Amino acid sequence: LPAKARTSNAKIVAAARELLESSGVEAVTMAAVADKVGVKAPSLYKRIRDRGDLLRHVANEAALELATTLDAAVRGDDSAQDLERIAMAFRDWVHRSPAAYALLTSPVPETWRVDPELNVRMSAPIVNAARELAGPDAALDAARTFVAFAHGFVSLEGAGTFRLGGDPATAYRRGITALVRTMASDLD
Amino acid sequence: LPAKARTSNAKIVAAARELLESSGVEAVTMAAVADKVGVKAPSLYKRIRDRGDLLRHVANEAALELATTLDAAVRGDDSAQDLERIAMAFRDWVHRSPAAYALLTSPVPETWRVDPELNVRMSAPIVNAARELAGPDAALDAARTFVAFAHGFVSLEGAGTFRLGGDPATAYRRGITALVRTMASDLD
DNA sequence: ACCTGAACACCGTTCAAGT
DNA sequence: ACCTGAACACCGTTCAAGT
Repeated sequence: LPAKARTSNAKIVAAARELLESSGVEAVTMAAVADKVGVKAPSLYKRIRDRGDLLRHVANEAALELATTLDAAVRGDDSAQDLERIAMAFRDWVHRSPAAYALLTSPVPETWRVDPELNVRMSAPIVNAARELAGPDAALDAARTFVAFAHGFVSLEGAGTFRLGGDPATAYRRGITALVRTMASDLD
Repeated sequence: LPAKARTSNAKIVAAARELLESSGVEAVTMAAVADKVGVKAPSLYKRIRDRGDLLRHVANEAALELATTLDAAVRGDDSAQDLERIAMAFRDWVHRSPAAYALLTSPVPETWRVDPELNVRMSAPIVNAARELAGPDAALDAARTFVAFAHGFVSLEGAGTFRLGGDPATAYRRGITALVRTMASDLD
């Protein structure tokens, strides 16, 4: 009568994320996830509240990964270059996990939103570098502008709205460079 | 045996858009839309292919409206000020139709995508002003940067990811001003 | 303790039958 | 010509019954 667990929270979330990235959100179905972990759909409800909760877990996992990636991009020697490195690492990560990023940034009912602490961890390296570069007073606005541009660029890129021609990679780099230059001059 | 039409394509799209804005995408249900126009769900299929097609029509309508709004914001006297006016008109429109804007910019299967011509009309006023301000060579990159920032800002704002404190309106205006200044200096 | 089949509600879509 | 009820497939979710 013991009945050992045949799956785990981690496996379920991993399965959901694979489905998300390979076939889109609408493919992360309770039945499909259950199947991937070798169980039937109703069993999932022993570990998660509902489908929204499952997607929130996936978003949280992705957010943690992204935060770690951005952190790893800073060297601490030159804040301007750190910001450019963060920007590139950011775009690379989004290219690797486009569906997860879309999920992470899609407007979602309050209950399913990603852990606020993770939002802080994601923006921390940017805010830190911005503070060094633009001073404490301008740091917040500068970081916000940086994030807005980077997010806007990659999400338009991902939505395929960017068919104006030209190379997106250099357009991105140029935009970031211009922004960083502006942030630095705010200090004067 | 004539059987006059009890509804119309325009009424159906309008009903869908109202539902979208008042209750979110998941509330624009075939049954709910049909009910709003005084008909049963199966009748909708006489006019639209499927739900995706209906949402595409809504997105097209919204895109046309947004394009018109941006057009109305340009005065033609000063390209830098025109860009700032466009930016403000853009944010105001998004605040008025947040769900339609999210729909408009959400990554969607090829078949449901908004009319490419409307994408051109939406970006035209921006590209024109950018050309005047930054010169023909830099215009495209400048417009792209402008759009990326504006889109990124309003969508982060809409997703509630911007809880860093401070006033979003002035942060937005500052960011736009800085961008426009950079665009102008590209000319040198 | 964990799992499952059966059942229910809800939604998109089709189609034969009505006028 | 346009409309509808009935039916089907699909999906999320619950729950009683199995081990």
